[in-house]
This record gives sequence, structure tokens and C-alpha cells, in this order.
Amino acid sequence: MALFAEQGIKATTIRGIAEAAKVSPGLVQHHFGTKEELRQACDEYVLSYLREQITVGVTGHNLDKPEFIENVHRTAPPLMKYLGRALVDGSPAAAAMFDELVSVTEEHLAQGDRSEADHRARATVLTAMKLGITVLHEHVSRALGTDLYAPQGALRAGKAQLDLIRPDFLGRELFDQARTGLEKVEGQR
Amino acid sequence: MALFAEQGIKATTIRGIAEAAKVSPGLVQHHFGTKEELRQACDEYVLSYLREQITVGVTGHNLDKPEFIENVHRTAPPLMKYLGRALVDGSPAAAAMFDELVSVTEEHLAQGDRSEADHRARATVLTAMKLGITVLHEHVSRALGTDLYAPQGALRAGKAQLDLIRPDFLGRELFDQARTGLEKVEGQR
DNA sequence: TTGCGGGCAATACGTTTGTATAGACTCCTG
DNA sequence: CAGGAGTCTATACAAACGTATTGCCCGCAA
Repeated sequence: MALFAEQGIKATTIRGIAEAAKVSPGLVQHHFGTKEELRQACDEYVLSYLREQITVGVTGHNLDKPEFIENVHRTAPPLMKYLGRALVDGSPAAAAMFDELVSVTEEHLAQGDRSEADHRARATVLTAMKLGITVLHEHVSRALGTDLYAPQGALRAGKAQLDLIRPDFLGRELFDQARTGLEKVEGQR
Repeated sequence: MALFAEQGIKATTIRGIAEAAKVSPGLVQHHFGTKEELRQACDEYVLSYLREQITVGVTGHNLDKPEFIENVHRTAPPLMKYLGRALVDGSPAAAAMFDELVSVTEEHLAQGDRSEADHRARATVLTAMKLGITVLHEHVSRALGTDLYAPQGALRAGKAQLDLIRPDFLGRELFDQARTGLEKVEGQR
């Protein structure tokens, strides 16, 4: 997953994966069959995990719980990097996840604003912007001077996002929840 | 450029480029030397062009001129797609352009808001969000149901961005300029 | 003890890749 | 008209790649 995320799928070799895992190239093949099947296995693992975290966080109203945030910050980064690469490298599974996120966001927007605004476009752009930060995490980290996925970097980037985006579109509750969650994390340091 | 943008650098072959250009692989090598030098040539071409357009558009206050917008919409898309890929594929030149955009944005933000807000983080996130839409243009187009770089798609995405981002951060003048520019284009159809 | 299935490595094979080399053709110049 | 520089193709080659094949080793059930 790490190699796929950092180098892209085409640039990552079975031999490189085997070396990183300290096994023989044959073993990788023995367990996953082909390179394509290995990629699908990674897709499935990453996307099912992220789906679960999203469900727990958003649907379960845990966005302001420090232990949830801590847990996410510890486990999600490699998976987010993988998702970012998968979106650019043309993974069908990642594309499906993008579409899901857009749909969820669209419903959320339509719920909070019953006007005839272009909720589809807003949801799409909002999703792309949010994921764009993930896809460009390397550049964001460099410009920030801190790893985006280190506590400091995530905090600064998170607050900046809340500053930049009109609160209405996150929904007041979600917005306040995210804000107080960030502040709690900040208070711990 | 198109092949690099669509497939990434590693997945694009000299032979594929030659075929698309209807020449022999040897000729590509004759003109550009190695694949790496060809990539650098693409980088240089794309970035110098985009730099020029940014200068003309922002510094020259042409953002609301329909002929400027039309011209950009006709020429920029392939270059934007290339830039998006280059950012993900680790091009040093693209990384430098990202940093420039962050710096320009940061100065812009600091000029309009003299408080002690984290302008660096805001500029970084704003830049990443804007470029993120470019990087994820394929998914944005699919979710929109229209090519992001077709007139309709660009219009919807542009308006959605203006809706989503707090106007203060674009600067009132820039914001109004962009909005009236979009409306003029809309009125033409 | 025997047999056997799964985890694992070593080797081999055909393909693709970047690149080097050599030659053909065109066009301009002296 | 001779010739040389530049454009372009064809061929060749070594390296890297994905993958197939083979066999070793260990644990476990009969």
C-alpha cells in the first residue's frame, strides 16, 4: 500500500514490494496472484476501512470525540495517501468511493438548503477540494513546513479549511462539531 | 503532454508517444534525448505558459474579460491536466509552481487581513483545494455529468467554488471580478 | 511413520522498456 | 554539382518487468 501510494501503481514493482516486505517475489505472487489482483486487494482493504471510519465518525456523531480523532490520525494517513493515488491512477473502486462521497454531500446540502441551487456541482467541488488536499498532501506538507498528517499539520490544515469554507455548507452542527473537536485536540497540547 | 497527463510519466512509453505523433520512436529520442529530458521539456513549456496566463489574468486585471476567459478555456485544459499529473508524479518544476502559488496567495491574504491569522496555512489549503479540482478533473467531470473543461462544466464548477469559499479570502475585488466574468460568459449562451 | 498441503524461495521465460547505433532521405549552401 | 547538416526510420541490445514453473521445508492428520 505504501509503495503504491508513493510511486503509483505502474512505477511500483512486484520485486520492490517483495523487498520491502522482506520476502521473495514469488511469495507475493503466491498470495495475490497477479499485480492487478494485489491492487484490487489493496483497494478493497483501504476502501472498506475508510467507509467504516466515515460511518463511525459522521453517522455516529463522533467527530468531536478526541479519542476518535486520535485514532483516525494514527491509522488513517497511509490509507488516505493510498486513496489519493488510487483516484489519480484510475482505480474503479476509488472512483466509486468518490461518487459516493459526492452523493452523500449532495443530500446533506439539499437538506440544509431547499433552494434551487446547484447542489450537485457544489457537492462535487466540495468533495474534490477536500480530497484534493489529500492527493496533494506532499505539497501541502512542504508548504506548511510540517507533515500534513502530523498532529500540528492536521490541526493547522483543519482550521484553515473551516476558515475558508462557508459554514453554511458544512451544516451548522457539523461545522461546530468539527470546530470544537479541533479545539479539544489543540487544548491537549 | 496529453499522454503524460492521462497515464502518468512511468506508464507512458516512448513508443506510445511516437505512435501518437505518427513518427518513429527514434525521432522522439533524436529531438529530446531521453525520456526524462522530454518530461523536463514538457514541464518547462507548460509552466512558462501557465505563468504567463496567470500574470496576464490576475496582475493584468483581465479576469472579467470574456475574450480572456474564452482564450483560457480553449488553450489551458490540456496544460492544466498536465500540471495536475506532474504535481502527483513528483515533478520538481510543478512543486516549485505550487510553492509560488502558495506564496502569492499568502501575500494576498495577508494584505486583506492584517490580523495574526495563519495565512500560510490558509494559502496552502486554498491552493491545494483549487488545484485539487484540476488533479481530480476526471472524477469531477463524471460527477458533474459534463466535462469540467467544457464551457458548461467550467461554469458550474466555477460558480460552485465562488459559492463555497468565503468571499473575504478571494478579496472583494477579485471575487466580484470572477463572478461578473462568469456571468458574462453565462449570458453569452 | 507416512503422506500431503501450504508457505516460501530460486530459477527461468517471454515481453516490454529505454536507449544506442547505423543508415536513408531531404534540403540547403558553397 | 558536391557535400554536409538536419530529419527521420530501422534495427539492435541490455535491463527490468510480470509471471510461470519447480522444488524445498515444515506442520499436521491418518
